Amino acid sequence: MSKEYNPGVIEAKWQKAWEKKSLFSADLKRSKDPYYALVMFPYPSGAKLHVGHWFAYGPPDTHARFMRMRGKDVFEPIGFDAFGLPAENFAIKTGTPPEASTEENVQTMVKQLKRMGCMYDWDKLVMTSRPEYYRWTQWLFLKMYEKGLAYRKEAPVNYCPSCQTVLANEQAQDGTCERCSTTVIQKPLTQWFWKITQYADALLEGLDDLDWPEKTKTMQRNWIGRSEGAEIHFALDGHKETLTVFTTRPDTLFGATYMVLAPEHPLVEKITPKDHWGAVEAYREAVAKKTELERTDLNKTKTGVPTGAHAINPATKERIPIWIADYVLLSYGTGAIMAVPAHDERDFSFAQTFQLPMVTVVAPDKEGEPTEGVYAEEGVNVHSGFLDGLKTPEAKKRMIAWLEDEGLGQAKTQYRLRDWLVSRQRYWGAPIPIVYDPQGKPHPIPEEHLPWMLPTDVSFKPTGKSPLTQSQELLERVEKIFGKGWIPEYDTMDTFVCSSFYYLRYLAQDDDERLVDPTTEKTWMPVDMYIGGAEHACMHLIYARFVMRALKDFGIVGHEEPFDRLFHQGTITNQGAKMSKSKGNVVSPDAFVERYGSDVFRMYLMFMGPYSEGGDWSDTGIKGIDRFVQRAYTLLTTKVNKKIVQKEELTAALHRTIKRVTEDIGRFHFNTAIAALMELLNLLEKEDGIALETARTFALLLGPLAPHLSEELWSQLGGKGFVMEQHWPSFDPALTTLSTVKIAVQVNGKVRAELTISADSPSQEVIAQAKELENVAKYLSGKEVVKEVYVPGRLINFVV
RNA sequence: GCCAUGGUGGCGGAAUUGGUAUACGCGCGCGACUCAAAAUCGCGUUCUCGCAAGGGAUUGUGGGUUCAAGUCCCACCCAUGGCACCA
Repeated sequence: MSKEYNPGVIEAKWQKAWEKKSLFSADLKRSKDPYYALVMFPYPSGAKLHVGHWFAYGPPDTHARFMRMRGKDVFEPIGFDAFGLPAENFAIKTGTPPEASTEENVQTMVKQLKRMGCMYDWDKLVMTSRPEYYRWTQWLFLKMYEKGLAYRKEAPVNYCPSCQTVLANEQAQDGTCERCSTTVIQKPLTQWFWKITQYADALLEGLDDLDWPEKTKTMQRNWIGRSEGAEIHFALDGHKETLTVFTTRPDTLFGATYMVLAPEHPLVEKITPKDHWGAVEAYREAVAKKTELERTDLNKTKTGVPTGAHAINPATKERIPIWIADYVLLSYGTGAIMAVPAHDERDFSFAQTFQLPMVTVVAPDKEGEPTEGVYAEEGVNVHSGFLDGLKTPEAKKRMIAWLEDEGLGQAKTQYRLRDWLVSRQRYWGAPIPIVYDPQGKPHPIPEEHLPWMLPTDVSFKPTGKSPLTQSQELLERVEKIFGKGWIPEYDTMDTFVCSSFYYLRYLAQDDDERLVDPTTEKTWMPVDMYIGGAEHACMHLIYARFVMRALKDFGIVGHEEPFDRLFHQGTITNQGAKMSKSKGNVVSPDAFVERYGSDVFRMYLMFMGPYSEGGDWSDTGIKGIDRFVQRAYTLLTTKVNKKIVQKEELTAALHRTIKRVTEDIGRFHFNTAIAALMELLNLLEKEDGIALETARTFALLLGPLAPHLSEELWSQLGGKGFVMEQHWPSFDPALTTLSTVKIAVQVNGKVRAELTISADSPSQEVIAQAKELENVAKYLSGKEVVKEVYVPGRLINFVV
């Protein structure tokens, strides 16, 4: 007779009990052994919690519970990254204010998240769209401004002339507006930037000490893109201005046969003679319609037009033509290049297209190897005057020295990283706390006026300007405080700003005085374990690191890096395809959770594969976990026998299981941790009865993986207190090894027999025994054994 | 085009990092229980030849190193993710 485990009733019962005891509420002021377990907080979308949410939040909770049972004071907060585009688009479509829809979505998601039964500390919840949060987003802006890290400059935005609205890259794919398919244009606007580039080197060097996936660190290194080279000034033929370029290959200067400016380069207007202006202007207009992604498509045919102007190559003194082409971007380097077609792929294909001259100045380092086409590697200089015969690194040094002597250039380190554009021409974000005096000069809004409230008297219909320009209230507020003729900044902030410091606000969620209390910050930061998707490897994770470093320099926090350890979960797919609304293959967890419970659903997601890989969803696979839960419940509630003396091999199996589960949860291999428990269960089921201690240990091992089931079993087995208050079971390493082992006997690498021996048998004896095995002797007879390989506990290999 | 990661049974996946490939689960087959079905339980299940004992093949493909390769090296094919023509 099996008693049935009813998750619907039992999970609700324990969730209530945990809440009543405030079991998961961390005392941030007092902690001996703090452990900050952080997950990337969700965006409160209108759709319900999907499988991806469960996968993002369930397994991290398992890890956090594991750490708690291992004695850590675990703080596991949750919140909402609540500003952003979807709520605003919803408002444009329906007229429902983003605030209302967002609050409603949060209510729903909180309810659903609670159903998961995670150890969230609900008292510390933050939501970035609430004034008590965004006053700190604004405070951060003021700090950046005060310290000279915020400035304004012109930058292009995607603009749809038909919808009269600024578009995100996502809304402007293929260069057309997602709503009306009109060609998107690049429109210049004066916007606010934060000087993240000032921290480029610090952000680069800081990576070395982080316990992050190597691939993420590599991505960040490439994103920052430090490269060393030189700036070279080219004289212009017939103009007094000079044209400065950056190059990583100053050694190839003798091979520079033309130059290319970004079409938007300010010098273009000055140097282009009248007879070329028509073509140049037409080309510029065409380029304005292209997104950066289109411009940077390597496969497309190179385009460009000559400006008609010329520069002088400072090494050869030759007159070389200046072109404009969209493969050169204004935002990188100086927005201009010297083209060395013989030694650069892109210059080569451009020169081929437009029949421009090529001069080989670097030869391969090996003799007799002919150079065909483009040679972009290092080598030895030829046709290069004073550089002839020098190897590339030496040639670089000599060229830089020469340029410096002649006043023609200097060594320069260039970064690919750009300053952070924080302005957004949107409604649903934190207003930038800046006002402009009647002369148009910006002034910071004094801190006493924070939170600088987002006005509500705007309609969401696009007008071609930032939505806040419609607000009468905002303008009146500014005039009342600052005087007639003053106007507010109408842009709001990038939501990445909100999420760049939320881990600090969890620690100070109700503090209106300070961003964070320095003592609490010192205790809890950096975050011990940060879990989230790999898609944030570059943007969010670099912004957060930058903000933390800046705050350290401002004296606000005591640490330089926010996240000590980072882990990326994989993706759950459906029949191999990423789940998405457009494909219509999104699996809703609700029906499964209702039927099987949170524990089974979470465990199934963990069982599908290694957490870092994700896995493919299957409707039927979940049954296996459900059976496991039912069987475990039945076994532990009906077959415990206090009088039983446990067999030695069962004790050994138990200790091996503890070892495996401990190691596997520690390295996020939840799938094999669960498999280990299944194996143990299979063993225990063969017994007539099981010892109470074994049953209790089993129940505790389930604690992180199936918290509700574990709690129910623990209490039925007479355990005191909650599972999360117990010590994680320990194992005796001596007991995890068996006294007798089965080894394989191979002849010439092929397994011919098995041999069961005592683990400490001397090798001579084992080999002798092995030779006598019938199926081994058969293969050895008449042959000479050349070699005997014995790997204790594993195998014997006879080579004949 | 570049970078990163990965290809193991019918399916999801495991394999202590060079040591018995296919753990665990799904599915499937046979059996028990049942009037019957579901659920549950037991046995089997990489492919192939064989009644069996046993043999042969097998970790995307082709080579190589080694007593021994899913694991290391070389070349190629395929899939997924990321991308910023970075001078």
